[in-house]
Amino acid sequence: MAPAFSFRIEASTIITVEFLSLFLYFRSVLLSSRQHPDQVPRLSVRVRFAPSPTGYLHVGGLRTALYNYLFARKNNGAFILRIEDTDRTRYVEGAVQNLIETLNWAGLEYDEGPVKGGTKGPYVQSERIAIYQQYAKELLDAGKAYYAFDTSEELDEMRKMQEKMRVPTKYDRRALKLSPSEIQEKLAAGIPSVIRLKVPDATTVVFDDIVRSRVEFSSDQIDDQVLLKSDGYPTYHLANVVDDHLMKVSHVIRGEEWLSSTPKHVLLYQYFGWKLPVFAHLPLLLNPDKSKLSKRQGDVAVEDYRQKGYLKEALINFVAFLGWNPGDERELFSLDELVNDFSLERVGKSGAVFNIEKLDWLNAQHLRKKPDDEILVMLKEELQRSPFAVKQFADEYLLSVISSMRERVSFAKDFVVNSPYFFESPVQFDAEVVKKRWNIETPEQLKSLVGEFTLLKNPQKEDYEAALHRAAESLNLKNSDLIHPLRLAVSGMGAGPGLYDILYILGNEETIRRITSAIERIH
RNA sequence: GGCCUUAUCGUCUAACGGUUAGGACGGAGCCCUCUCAAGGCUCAAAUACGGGUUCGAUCCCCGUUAAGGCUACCA
Repeated sequence: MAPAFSFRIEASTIITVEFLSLFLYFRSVLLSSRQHPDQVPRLSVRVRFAPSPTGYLHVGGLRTALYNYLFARKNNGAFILRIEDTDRTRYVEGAVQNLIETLNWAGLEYDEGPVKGGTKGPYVQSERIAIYQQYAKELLDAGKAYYAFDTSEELDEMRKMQEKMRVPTKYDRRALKLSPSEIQEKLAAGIPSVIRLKVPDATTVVFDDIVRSRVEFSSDQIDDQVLLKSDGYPTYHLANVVDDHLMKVSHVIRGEEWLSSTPKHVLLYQYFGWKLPVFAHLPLLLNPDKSKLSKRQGDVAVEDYRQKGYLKEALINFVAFLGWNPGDERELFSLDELVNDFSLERVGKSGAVFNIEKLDWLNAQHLRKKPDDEILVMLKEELQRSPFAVKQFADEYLLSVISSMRERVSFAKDFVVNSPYFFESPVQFDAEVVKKRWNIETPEQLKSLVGEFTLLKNPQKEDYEAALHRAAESLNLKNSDLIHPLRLAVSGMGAGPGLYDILYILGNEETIRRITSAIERIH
């Protein structure tokens, strides 16, 4: 029985080993034949972040800007900022300035763009209207676009009908029936007109996307998009394609919400005879309920996070990991480290929920990594904003507060919020802690402790500790029986740095004063 | 409704046909300890479902379901 059993094991083992070696063989053949992408010479990389100035910078926008920035820096390319302000109805005064300011804060410096300039400017689309009109005209002349004179009421009605008949809502091309003379008449009469893209019938529009690989659309699904509006401004689609071409943008890295309109853009490139850029459509940032990240469900503006005291390092690190990872288990990255490790190939496909708890953790991590002098500056700013603004604290004092609280804060403001006792005598005493740590004998015990402290001259931490030990011994108490009430007396709370650290920072005089005061006030 | 996209712990994600499905945040517990943190250790927690292909599917294909995006003279 035993031999038969062992034989069976042996047989199956042999088979397994055989398949495994076969597998390994093919794998090695495959790997050796695979080309390294680095060896392929690449055209100069130029990318752009192209927000519309409708208010603040959205965190999703920050992520898009960041990926563009990282990709540019990684490949020694150019990072362009372009303002897409072709919708005059949505323009917000000061938004451009705000956008630039926020990008600067985040450390995403652009190479070409408004204010800074560049050889391919202007970088604000409203200053390029003539260019778009010229290209629209070119399409018109080539028969790739056509005039339409429909009013928005007419279009609404058309769409309503289509919905009722349950057919896809798209322009029915009624303007294509107009004769050249009719068109001339209407134009001459000054009837408002738009220029629409003439989408070919029954063809397939295909493009490759780094994130999503090949994507196909049937041209029958594509609407005859308006390219030039009746106010003479281009729509996003025209302006975007024209500018990307003129500005020699090599990679279009943008949010997934643009995926559906990409075939229109591809068509435009084809009509103009222009080389297609490489597309990379980024997964969307999501609310906790998985819908597209929106203002209704929390903060969405970068400046909101900035105001709440989030470090740019943390926000950048966090947002970088929403849709990308380095492939190993590192998680703490500086901007430079991200540049070094970033690749579009490692960008994921599925949307990512913006989860604030991890951002908080990252903030604590980045804050603790900062050198003392940087934290000192932040602490001073926090103090300016606090009720203690009127007081003056020596740098040396603040530095010792920092070293004692470093591991206990997530935000700079926590220094003030979590340990106000370093900046003023306890205003009140935590009732819970009083109940737990304070009893009828405590005042007398603390008084003898004060007796010990009074004897100290220029005490160090160890001196406080020794003094407390002596007091505890003479009172026949455990050290902790003194430590807890003392912390309460001196800080008003039950949590914080080591007691002797607190005493040392406060100084002997202040310590004694606080103990005496607490004895009178706690009952 | 139509088109497109997506689908691994609650969340961010790893594993690009062979793993006890790994890590992180958050949660629970233990250790450390004067408290609170930090740190260390441990635990719970996932391949949406159904079919194929394959010796073998988280991974490839098809379908279902679900979620999201787009469907403007907005971007």
